[in-house]
Amino acid sequence: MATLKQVAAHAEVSVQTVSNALNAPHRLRPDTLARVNRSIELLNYRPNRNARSLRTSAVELIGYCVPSWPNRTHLVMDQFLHALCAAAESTGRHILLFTAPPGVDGMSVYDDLHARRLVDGFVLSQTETRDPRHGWLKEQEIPFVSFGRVWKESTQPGPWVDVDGAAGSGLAVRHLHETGRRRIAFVGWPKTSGLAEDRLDGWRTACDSLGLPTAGLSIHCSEDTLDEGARATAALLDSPEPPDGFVALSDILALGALREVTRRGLTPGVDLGITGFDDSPMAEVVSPGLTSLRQPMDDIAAELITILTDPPAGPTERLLLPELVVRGSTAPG
Amino acid sequence: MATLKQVAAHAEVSVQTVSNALNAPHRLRPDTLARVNRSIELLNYRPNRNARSLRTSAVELIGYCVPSWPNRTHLVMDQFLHALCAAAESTGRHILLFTAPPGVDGMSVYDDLHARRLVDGFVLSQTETRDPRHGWLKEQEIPFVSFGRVWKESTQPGPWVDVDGAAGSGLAVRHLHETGRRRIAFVGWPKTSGLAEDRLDGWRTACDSLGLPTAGLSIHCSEDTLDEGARATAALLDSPEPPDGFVALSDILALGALREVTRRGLTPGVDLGITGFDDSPMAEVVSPGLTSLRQPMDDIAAELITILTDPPAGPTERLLLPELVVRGSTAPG
DNA sequence: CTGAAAGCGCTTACAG
DNA sequence: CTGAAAGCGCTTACAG
Repeated sequence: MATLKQVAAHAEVSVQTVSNALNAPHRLRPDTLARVNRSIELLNYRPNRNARSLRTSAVELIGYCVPSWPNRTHLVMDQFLHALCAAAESTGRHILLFTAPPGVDGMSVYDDLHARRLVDGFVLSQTETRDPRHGWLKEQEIPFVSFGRVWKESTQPGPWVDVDGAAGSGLAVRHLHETGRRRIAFVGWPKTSGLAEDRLDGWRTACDSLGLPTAGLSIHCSEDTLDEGARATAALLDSPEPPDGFVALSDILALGALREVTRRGLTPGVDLGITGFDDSPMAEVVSPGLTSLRQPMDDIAAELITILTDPPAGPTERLLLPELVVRGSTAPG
Repeated sequence: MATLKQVAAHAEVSVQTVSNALNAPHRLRPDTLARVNRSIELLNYRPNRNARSLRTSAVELIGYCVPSWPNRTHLVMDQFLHALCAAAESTGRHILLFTAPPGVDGMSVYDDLHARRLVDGFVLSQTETRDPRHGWLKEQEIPFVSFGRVWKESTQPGPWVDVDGAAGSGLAVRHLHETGRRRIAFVGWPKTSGLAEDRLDGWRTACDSLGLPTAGLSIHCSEDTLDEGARATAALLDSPEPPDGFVALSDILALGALREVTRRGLTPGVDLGITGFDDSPMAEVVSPGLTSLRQPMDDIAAELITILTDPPAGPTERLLLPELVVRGSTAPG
């Protein structure tokens, strides 16, 4: 393994000049630079990151806590991680994975990783109502950025990136309306979740603005399972004025709706339309395919990394729009 | 941020003694150790990992390439990552995530991460037939361990851990037999995949040893989708002697079988039994629940980390048994 | 534009 | 059992 010293000797310059060739090439005369680069190439030199980090006290590593399984909502975690990695790499950084107990109990792990200089900062996700991590990190002056808002807090500590769930519901409602649906229902979770409330509000607002009814058309599931989605759908279909469109708060609930509808001999995409949320891997693999709201993972990841590593002046809060991926559950073909 | 030097000054010993207190406490007199520890506590000292790594040239970081999405078989990736992290942490290590092009094109990324001393070694997964990475890493003498065998190779370079797919099929077949099934079919992929062949062989062997028929009872799907699983199941059910048990090569195919069976008015778990593979999150969330073969992720991760970081003498090849998680698709209730 | 020197914070033989 | 010294491989002012 070649070192800076060896490259310097080979190129007949000082180590400082080799370092400059790597980190500030404009400071070298072109011929010197070329000579140094030839030596680097020849010796297959790769700078030792630990030495660099020791000197600069930046490790170019970003900590991310892997959500503890089981946690049903993580069907898209691999997409998120891949996007996050790619975004980090585009700035020469990498993701360091770790586990920690949820809530404030896990903060010593964050503290430790930062104090030992294993990471420069953190990306938080799985943000929960009254999540204590944000305030704690802010107080310790440990750099971080959050994927997801801490709901119900008036002001959230630190920068965040999130997807606009209300706008997502709006997209779904308008798409169902454009494909001929006139009674569009919402299949959700209890209101206690900020995320659920956000998506529910979006549905109501969109229906109102299109002059569509909402009364008696929203229903709450107690669990995020196929059965609950099917049960809720059955209840809606059995009502005196059954809906012809269903905006489900999750892909799982939407799959339940799909099952119930099919069971009754109705054809999704023809007789009625169903949409889900998050465009999980299952949405593509069922038949008919499930129309769903995709989170723009690449954009989310890019924003997170930028905010963390190269914070812009001004407010660092980004609300991104989801994208409706249309499949057979709302459109025949 | 306190340093070793400051702790030494505070405890009135040399830096070497503080270092020993941390790394070889048995070398200190109990009272000295206690005094040093008190200073460490008081100053909230945390050793700088970069300095340590520079000196020892070990970073205690293990590289893992996040599979590029879309790749349908990764429904259980979050389980794997969580287990891998936890196993690494139990030895004081962490996982560094990165992306790389598949196959030999990506090897420069592996090489770079190792040469720059960002990682000590790698855990490989998503192993493919004739996977070139293993041989390449072995040749470069870069430490690694593989989750999954390189199929069809007579001898595989380097250590590996894998799950015994044939044994898994055997478990499924015997469970179906015990619950009264007498014609047990296999719903699989084309033989070209080593994994598929392994699981298919296990089914055949188990049926043979129980005196169950296999002729005309195995069928191949061209894709890993619900539709294909349903189509294959329909074909089997339409045959002159339809099966009453289905061992599906994946959870997705099994879900397709479940759909087709239900569509025909048959009750899974009562009229016939269906099993899947890998116990993906979907298996628990459908109704009836899908009986499936769980990969022992914690054991797999522990073996991988042990082999990589503390290689035992002798052969480092571990074949672990999957565990059958019984749900409603094979057992009523 | 180039180089000699100091130092980042540890650990590792080695001497006492 | 404890300590003085060297050195891991870089980068950063600073001087020339």
